[in-house]
Amino acid sequence: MMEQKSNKGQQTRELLLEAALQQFAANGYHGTSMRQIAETANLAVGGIYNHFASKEEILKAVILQYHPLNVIAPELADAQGASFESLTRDAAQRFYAAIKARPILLNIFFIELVECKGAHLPELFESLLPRVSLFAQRLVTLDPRLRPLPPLVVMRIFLSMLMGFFITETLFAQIPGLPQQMGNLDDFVEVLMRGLLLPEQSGKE
Amino acid sequence: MMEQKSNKGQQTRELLLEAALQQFAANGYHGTSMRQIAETANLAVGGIYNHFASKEEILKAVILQYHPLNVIAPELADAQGASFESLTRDAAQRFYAAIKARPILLNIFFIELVECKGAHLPELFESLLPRVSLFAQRLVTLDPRLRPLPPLVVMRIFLSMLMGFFITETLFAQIPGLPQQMGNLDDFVEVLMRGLLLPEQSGKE
DNA sequence: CCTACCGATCGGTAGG
DNA sequence: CCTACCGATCGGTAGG
Repeated sequence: MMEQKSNKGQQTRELLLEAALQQFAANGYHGTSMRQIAETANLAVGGIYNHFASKEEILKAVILQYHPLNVIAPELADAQGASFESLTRDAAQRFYAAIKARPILLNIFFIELVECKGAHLPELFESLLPRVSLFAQRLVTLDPRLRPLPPLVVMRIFLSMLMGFFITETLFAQIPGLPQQMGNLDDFVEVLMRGLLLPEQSGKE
Repeated sequence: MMEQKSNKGQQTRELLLEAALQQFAANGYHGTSMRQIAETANLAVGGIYNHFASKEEILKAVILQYHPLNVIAPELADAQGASFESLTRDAAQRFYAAIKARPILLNIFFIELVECKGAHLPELFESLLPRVSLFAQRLVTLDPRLRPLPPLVVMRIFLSMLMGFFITETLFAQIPGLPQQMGNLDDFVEVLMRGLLLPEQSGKE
């Protein structure tokens, strides 16, 4: 009980962040009003300003907390696997599970690029890069058959493939009458892994 | 001279679309005002409504015309190559050139997903799917070593890889102090092609 | 195609 | 943390 000193304020702040996340993801930053955020959080407009100085500050907090790269980074750090294939598969699975659990996070990614012009990326990457580099290093040293690419390039291709999977999935979800089977994550991961490995030297030349 | 009958109106309309494209890409849909669009096009607010019924109609026209998938589709149709590798490389190069020429088109993609919730995708895909399917068919029938995936799945992986390349490039462009060499398109295309081909059967089993 | 205007809503605040 | 309000700006239109 005594431990919950400033808990109430923190709780309301978290509630506001969740409300803002929902609204921003649904309507974009400029498409969301402070009234909408307040309403979603069951607060009056004025109440918001006890927790955030401005609408922009809310967006900043939402992005630093909910940007998908920030959500995925710890998953990569936790990924397990003794071989290149098993580590890649586990990382991809964790990636998949994290986004599936909150698909709207992808919209935060887009909003940051368009409406913020990437203004928070430097701050975001400051904490991200070390963790991601570590994973890249782990991945790259696991297999001598890997193409001779810098670890961060391998990482970039890994991220591109998975981001592409989710973006195209979002795309296809909104289109009726598409052919049923449009591929699944395993197809992507197989292509990715095979592509990152050098072709076997089957002849002597 | 006589041929230019209704040309003036069409020219102003095009001018407005270009102005709207610039502003939407820079600030998002809700972040752009009719005044800004008018100003960029050197028009008064009221003048816009001689060409478009509403702000939403402008956005719709911008998306149907400038959505990157719509810009890339003809490039894929024009791509040449007698082998799987050469066709893939040519298509990727055309893709690359088209986006490089107008990187802001990517923002239209994002705006459509977030602020329009993909509302224009069905109409967009109606004209896109046949052309893209044709390319996918062409690609898939060129090489028996290809993984046994449906042509549209191959297409999806191709698109994912290239979209991922550009999105990560946009990402990295905004971050100072990144390692210099972060990979180029050729790396992506090599990984993509090798990944799409089945591994060589080097043993007898 | 422009000027001048409409009601509505915006982000934010004073005062309690 | 809410009520009631601020000036500014929004999308859109009437009238010419």
